[in-house]
Amino acid sequence: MTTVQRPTLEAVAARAGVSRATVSRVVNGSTTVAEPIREAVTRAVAELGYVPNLAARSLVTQRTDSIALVMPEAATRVFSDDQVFPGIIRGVSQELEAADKQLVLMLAGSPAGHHRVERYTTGRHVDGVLFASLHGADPLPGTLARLGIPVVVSGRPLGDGPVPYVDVDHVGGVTAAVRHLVASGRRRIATIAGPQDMIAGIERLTGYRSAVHDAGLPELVAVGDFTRESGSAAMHRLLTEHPDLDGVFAASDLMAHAALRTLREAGRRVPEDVAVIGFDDIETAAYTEPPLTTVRQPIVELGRRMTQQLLRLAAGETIEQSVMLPTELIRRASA
Amino acid sequence: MTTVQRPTLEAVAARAGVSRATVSRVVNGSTTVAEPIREAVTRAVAELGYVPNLAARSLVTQRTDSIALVMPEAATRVFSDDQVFPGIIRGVSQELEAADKQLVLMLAGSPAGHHRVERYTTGRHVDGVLFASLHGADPLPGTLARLGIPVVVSGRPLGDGPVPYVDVDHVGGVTAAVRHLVASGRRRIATIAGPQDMIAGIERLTGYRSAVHDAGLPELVAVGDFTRESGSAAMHRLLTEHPDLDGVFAASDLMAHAALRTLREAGRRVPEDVAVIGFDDIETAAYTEPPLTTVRQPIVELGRRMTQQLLRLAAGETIEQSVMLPTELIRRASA
DNA sequence: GGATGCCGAGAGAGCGCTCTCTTGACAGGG
DNA sequence: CCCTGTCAAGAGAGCGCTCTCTCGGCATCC
Repeated sequence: MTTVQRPTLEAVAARAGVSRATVSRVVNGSTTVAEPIREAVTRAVAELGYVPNLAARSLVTQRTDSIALVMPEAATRVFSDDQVFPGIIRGVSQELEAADKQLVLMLAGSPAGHHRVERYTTGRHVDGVLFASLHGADPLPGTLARLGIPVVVSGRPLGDGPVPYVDVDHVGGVTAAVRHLVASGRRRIATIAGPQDMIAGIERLTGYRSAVHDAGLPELVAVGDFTRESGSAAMHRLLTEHPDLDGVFAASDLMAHAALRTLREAGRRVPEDVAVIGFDDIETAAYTEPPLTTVRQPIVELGRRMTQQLLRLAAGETIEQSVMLPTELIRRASA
Repeated sequence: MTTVQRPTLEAVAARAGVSRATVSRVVNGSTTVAEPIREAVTRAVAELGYVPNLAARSLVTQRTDSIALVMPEAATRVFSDDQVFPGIIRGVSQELEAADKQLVLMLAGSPAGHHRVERYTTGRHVDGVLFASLHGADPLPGTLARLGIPVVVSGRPLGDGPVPYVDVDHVGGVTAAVRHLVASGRRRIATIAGPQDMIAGIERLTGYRSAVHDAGLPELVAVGDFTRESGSAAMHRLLTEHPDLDGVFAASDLMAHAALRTLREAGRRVPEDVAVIGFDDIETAAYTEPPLTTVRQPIVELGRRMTQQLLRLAAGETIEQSVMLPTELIRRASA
């Protein structure tokens, strides 16, 4: 491998006829450099193709200019076609690009993976850590916060400490969905809930419960895990237990999609016999049969806001403990 | 921010009563350390919660133990629900985890983003660079290769230099698809092609052309860009220009999905009137109406193999210039 | 018994950068 | 005319680590 020798500050300094310190000043945009000297340095930098060595810089500044985005690698979620994680990645990436920082992506699936994440983040190899959709009560965000390492999580954390978070208005979205069903005359409204170890699953079920309660309707609940498979199974169960149901709110579009098929296979027409509403508004939702009415959540915006909060934290500013993003009911043909 | 003082090698050495060098040896797994000393050091490391400072290590080793994964941020691709990019990320991540290296994700959408990637990668801030699905003839991979920086791209590069790549057998997959259509008696087989500035789009069209040619059938072509929207438009065009078509091969499942709907809206039954085959085998393919027959490509494996190749390259080994992964026809109801 | 070899552990240089401190040049005031 | 203040640029000390080189101790061999 032809590893070309990279020019150092020293080399640039020699070429420009100044000291290392001056080159550093120019490179880092200090204002106390006379114009002719700045120009000479700039020219030398360009001629030599100088690029600062980030390791050396980090060593002295104690900053790394990179942040970690930690995602649970539950294959079914991250890599099924629900677009939550790609959306978050995009939002995060956009904000980081604007701040000229790097994104270190860590998938923490296995216990070993989680340990790796813990080691890496507590080792201060990044300037801050973003967590996407925690399962259960992960103590790591709290630990990091206590160590003084900037952390922001998506979704109100189930764990102990006060960790700043950004979340979408699950309850508001679900309420709008259930009200829409009620308004169209549905009286036996079931829900296919999400996993109850994730805040999104919990809140969407809570929202459903209070909404049907407010309407004086019964609770018909089957729990899934956001995936299509679990959605099919849950829909089957609901049909068996409550054959007279006339409305379904599914806590994810994937589950709603599966429910659509299960209903069709069971001979129910959507929306005539049973109205269906999902949650997420993934791209597929507009292409299901019939097109899916669903609650849209601003996923890219979620990633952006998380990142903004983190960067503020890393800059030493104090930030609000929580940020809530609005959701919106998108009406299509299924309800 | 309470920035706790991290223990250094020096501190561990003092506590264990040995020299810095010995601690370094233990931490890096050298064998030339006597057992009692090794134990003492290990204990001191644990007690102090010592974690090596990677910046300092990088500074002297000239390695960063991280690699960059560059993706074009064409929103429609990366973040629609085709699962190509998430799949690649997962494969890459798995291999890197095994090698204990970090993943730096860079989305290179805008020209500014591309410049940032160029600067970052040529600046040797990572030990190697992976490119996912290049558009057009990007000169960057070739440049990096020439600089002696390990590079592996997905899909045969359209550009100049000889850059190692990993790709799937597009032509084989398409050939199987077309043959399947022919075998079921279809004689007017159209294709909705992918973008012709991407190797996947080009090869799938080439495969279609030679396959229909071999069967003595005419070419009926409309070009899309892999998205559902383009798929609808292309299907409309095909129906207008060739109302007698009885088979469609779409170069992506997303386009096939849209074609399914367009055909239905046009009153054509699938597969009775028109058989449809897609490419990718995304999760949604099993849930379309009717379920989509498609060509599966091993996306996670693609990510893994790219990474394996890159790590070999970075380790100074010589690797084969190209690796080809098999595709497989998945028969469902649409053809 | 003394010279030789080997192996384990310490000393110390330096990776490339930032940043404080010092120096030097010049202007202005007493 | 000298002293002080101001500001730009240089000198130099590390940041925390790895790695070569050296040294010391012990076993081996003649």
